[in-house]
Amino acid sequence: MNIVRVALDLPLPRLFDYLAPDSDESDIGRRVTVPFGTALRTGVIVAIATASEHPDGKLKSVTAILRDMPALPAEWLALCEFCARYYQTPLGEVTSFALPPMLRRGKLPRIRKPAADAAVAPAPTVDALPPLLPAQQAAVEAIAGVDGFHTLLLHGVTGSGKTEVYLRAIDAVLARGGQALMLVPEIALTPQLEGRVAARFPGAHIVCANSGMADAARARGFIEALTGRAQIVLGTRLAVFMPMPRLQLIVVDEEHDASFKQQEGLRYSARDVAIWRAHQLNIPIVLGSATPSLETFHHAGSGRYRMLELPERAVAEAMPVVRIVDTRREKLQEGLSAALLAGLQLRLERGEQSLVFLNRRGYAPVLACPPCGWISRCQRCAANLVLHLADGRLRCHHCGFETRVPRACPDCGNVDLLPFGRGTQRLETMLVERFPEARVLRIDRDSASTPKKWQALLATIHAGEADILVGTQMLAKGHDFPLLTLVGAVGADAALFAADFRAPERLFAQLMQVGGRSGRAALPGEVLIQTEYPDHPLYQALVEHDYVRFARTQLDERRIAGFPPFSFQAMLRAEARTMEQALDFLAAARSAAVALAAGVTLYDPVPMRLQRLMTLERGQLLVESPSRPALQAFLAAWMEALYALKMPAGLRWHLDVDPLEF
DNA sequence: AGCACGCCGACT
DNA sequence: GTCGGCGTGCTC
Repeated sequence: MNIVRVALDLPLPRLFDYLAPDSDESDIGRRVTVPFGTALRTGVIVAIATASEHPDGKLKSVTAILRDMPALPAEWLALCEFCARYYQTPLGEVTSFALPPMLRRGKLPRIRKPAADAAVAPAPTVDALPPLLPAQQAAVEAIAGVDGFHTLLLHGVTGSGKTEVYLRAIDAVLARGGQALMLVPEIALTPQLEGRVAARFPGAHIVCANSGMADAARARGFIEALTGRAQIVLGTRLAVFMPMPRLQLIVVDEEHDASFKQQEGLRYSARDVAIWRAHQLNIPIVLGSATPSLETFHHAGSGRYRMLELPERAVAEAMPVVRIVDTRREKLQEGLSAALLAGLQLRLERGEQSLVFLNRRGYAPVLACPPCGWISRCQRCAANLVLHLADGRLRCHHCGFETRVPRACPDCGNVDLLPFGRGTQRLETMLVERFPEARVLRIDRDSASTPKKWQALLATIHAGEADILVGTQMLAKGHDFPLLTLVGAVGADAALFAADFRAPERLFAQLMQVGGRSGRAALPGEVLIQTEYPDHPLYQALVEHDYVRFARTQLDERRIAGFPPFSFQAMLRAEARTMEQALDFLAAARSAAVALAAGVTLYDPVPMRLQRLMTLERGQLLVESPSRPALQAFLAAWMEALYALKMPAGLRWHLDVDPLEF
């Protein structure tokens, strides 16, 4: 009797067997509807068997094998199996996540009538393309010369021409009849990139994949990738799961970007999964960045990855001049130094644009009543409510709770409540007063809350209808502002001494990226960084545009501290009604781990940095090993023990492998 | 995760 | 006497 083994979307680390008399090997990789408990569910057939471990006679029969689209290929299943193993997640949860929601539910999109593919416009010939700089040429040749699996790090600053290198490499793949996959950090960047790729490959079939797409479009793209009709797939992290039978090249742009790591559900790193996939398929993968993650840089240094350098800006512009503004001795005006104010004034006079970068939205991080000590706190989280004066509200940036700004202190009735600290709204207000003739534009998640508003803001900037921009990191990525010649970074120091050991790495990348916005056309750019630590090596390295020196000192520190990439980590997190419950569970989990933890360090359970979120108390337990296989073996055994552990009601836990957040 | 079964409080 | 609270146990 034929039996199918089915991966179902359940938090249970096992497969479910069903009778399926009319099934055969060709059904592996097909979706299937099965009776489960009282309901019907859709899963994926991952194997065919003739016998089951499950007590015979207790097997139910499959309701229907969905043969309405090609089966998912073995490589795709192997990719999901790898993720299930590596991230300690049940296979059914992985396959379910990797499928577009519509296919997951057992449905199919309406298939568009086949486009007139026959009338394909030819791609531009090589001599019609922009000429390559020697370094770009060398990079293109290096990628073309790779035989089989190799990870290449394309290291080059903003404007050094990384995208052109990707496009040439993709061109070569298309010429061989292959498929190429390109991952980018953010949804906001895909339309822009899609435009450029489509213009470059007018006849090519390009498919996008990101979570913002309509259900049917995403499912359609998935099927087009699966059938091989799509030649190029462009997308955010989830695109790494697109089935592509003729995949020959993977590109991960801005590989250092934290958004490649999913922070909920299946906590995968799309960059790492992409590397595994390239290895599986024996094809090259190109990681691009101006500020590679230290993990990647380390591997490039050890020779495991090949480093390709793009040293100068391709468009023959000088790099922006970076200056450090020492604010220790100075009386700042609403947080801005005399040097920055003078710089803004100068750009105004010249009719150029400036950007003040502050990575904190709202008017002020907290509202307080000095006489009685009341401060605006979230009821549900261990966090302050941020003052948003523009719409008269107090908001929790963690859970979304909001309320009107009180007229008087809720505790003592005092009407003189004071905002403490500074956000983008407050800077905007100050700049409007200080430069009444200037058109000040604030760009943050509040002012650019929808794609439409964001596009409108971008259009205003490009039309030269703004003089001073005030913005968060939203502005740092991907966009060219030809009139922008000054970037001032305010409040950067906060990240310098943060508890998270990756904070300096992120700060460096962020400042490098936002600094790269200035001076991209004929106008030279200037970057002013306000700090109370002008001698900090991080800032010194920025002045010299010396990522490599910064990365080396960081790596030295990591080596001494035994942090990644010199160790491998996993974080067990728990949330419960009380912190005691959460920490008790983690302590029990730790006890269960002791006997299994050969070559693995178990730390003590501690409250998370944001202790309470949405009324749930949260704790975490870090485990670490110098050996990835040792850590993996431990995690597998540990999870088995944890599934057997009895859980108090209301307690939830998850494991985060290679965590980025601490 | 659902969803059923199961044994104890305040309503017609 | 019933509706319903959510504790625990199972799902091929």
